[in-house]
Amino acid sequence: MSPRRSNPQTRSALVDIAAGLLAGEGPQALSARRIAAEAGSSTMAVYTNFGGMSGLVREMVYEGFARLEGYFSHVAPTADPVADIVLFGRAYRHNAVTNPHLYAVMFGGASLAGFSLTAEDRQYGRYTLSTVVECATRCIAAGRFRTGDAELVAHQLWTAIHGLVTLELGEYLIDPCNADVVFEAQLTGLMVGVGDTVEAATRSVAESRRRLKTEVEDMLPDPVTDGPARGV
Amino acid sequence: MSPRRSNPQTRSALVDIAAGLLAGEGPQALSARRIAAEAGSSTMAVYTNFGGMSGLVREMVYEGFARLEGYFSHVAPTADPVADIVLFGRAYRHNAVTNPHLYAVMFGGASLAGFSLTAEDRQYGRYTLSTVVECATRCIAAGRFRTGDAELVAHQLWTAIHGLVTLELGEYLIDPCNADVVFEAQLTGLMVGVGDTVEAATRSVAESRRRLKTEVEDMLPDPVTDGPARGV
DNA sequence: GGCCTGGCATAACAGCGTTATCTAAAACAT
DNA sequence: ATGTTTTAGATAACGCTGTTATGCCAGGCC
Repeated sequence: MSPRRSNPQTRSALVDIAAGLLAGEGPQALSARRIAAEAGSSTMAVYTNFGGMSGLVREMVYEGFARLEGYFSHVAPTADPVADIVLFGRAYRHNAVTNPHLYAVMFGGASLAGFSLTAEDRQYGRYTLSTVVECATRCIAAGRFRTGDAELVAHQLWTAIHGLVTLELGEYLIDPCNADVVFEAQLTGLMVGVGDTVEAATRSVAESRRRLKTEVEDMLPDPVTDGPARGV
Repeated sequence: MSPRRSNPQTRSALVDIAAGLLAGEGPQALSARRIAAEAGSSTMAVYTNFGGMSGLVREMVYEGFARLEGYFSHVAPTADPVADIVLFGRAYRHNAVTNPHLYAVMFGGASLAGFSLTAEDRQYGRYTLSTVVECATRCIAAGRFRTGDAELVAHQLWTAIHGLVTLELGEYLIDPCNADVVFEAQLTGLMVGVGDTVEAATRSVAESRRRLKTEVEDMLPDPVTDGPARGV
């Protein structure tokens, strides 16, 4: 005796509208009433489909992680693993700058309508790092890194770039030490810090800058989520 | 023809109560009604004294910057400028971990009741860095750093440690790469990244760890703001 | 001592997330 | 095809939020 099923289009539409609102007008535009109004439904739709605003926000966070992973998946392994790992860093920043509000929610920046990340959410986020860890392993195997702990190296990169991106989005980085300047210096510094030579690191950082546009920036921002009829 | 003056004790009491609420119960406990109730006044007190919740939050942010500067002022210059600058990093993290919610507001992490930092607020925050820039200059003069741009070095340190602290407060850093592990590795890595040798950096990082407790942690958390009668 | 200004209490307003209630539509059983 | 069952989703209310209009009255000046 199966009951009435919820309209799957409603669910997708709600997420899309919410994501659009977050990206377009920021966190304060994200209200159940506003979303429902734009979807032409009532606020109850948010509760039947997601159990509340937190559930809807969580759905967006997961899509944000998927998007980041999408960017990461386009970083092709090459003979220069250091250029590869720096490109991961560039991809990370590109994702954050492209979806600033979503990024803030994903990594604890914005506290949205009482939403807070669960341990599972964080695990999902941390899992995205595994691609970087693998790349760090290749850097170590290639003798470019002094450190033997690939996971630790990945975490050093992650935390450092996350900090830069956070302050960049918070408009804390202005001339002469603007985000671009600090970012480039930091990338080289991080590579040298974990064992690469200044010359080799500089070359790899420059090489990764060349690869950024073709391998990451030109990628479709959303790798087509699996639902049908994503339009309103 | 001067009118009635506002009670200066009310103003201090409101800030103190708000700060206590933020530190003790987090951002969601910060409501005008709650603060007014605990102060034994009405919500209007918030408006006459601060023009709204944003003004009160801004007041707390400024006190947060003052507190950070207080910690920084206790880092004594020594013959090992690299140990000094690393100690600034430790002091920064100590301040953030001691006042996690306030820290989140200060650097754009939490969007509190529609509060957002102004350019002036950020300038205030950035100004705190000047002590670190000065220390970086000494490191360069001592021949420990390759880079010639002290301000850039300070920004690299700042962004990197800010990122670590943010993810630490967001509970993103768990074993085996917990916050302590990543922090120590990052400190050394950062020094090496800007030009120090691995051996010298390791020594200075260890030395700064020794100095942390006496020079920073034992400091009074609040250098007694100038208002009278801070108790409730 | 009276005046006048503005701090603060009261109460209302518009918004929020959430929940109780109810109708009606969808899916299965017959 | 009809009946039964179950829940999606509309409506409206509840308690909360920041904010504001109103009014009282305590205080500093003439």
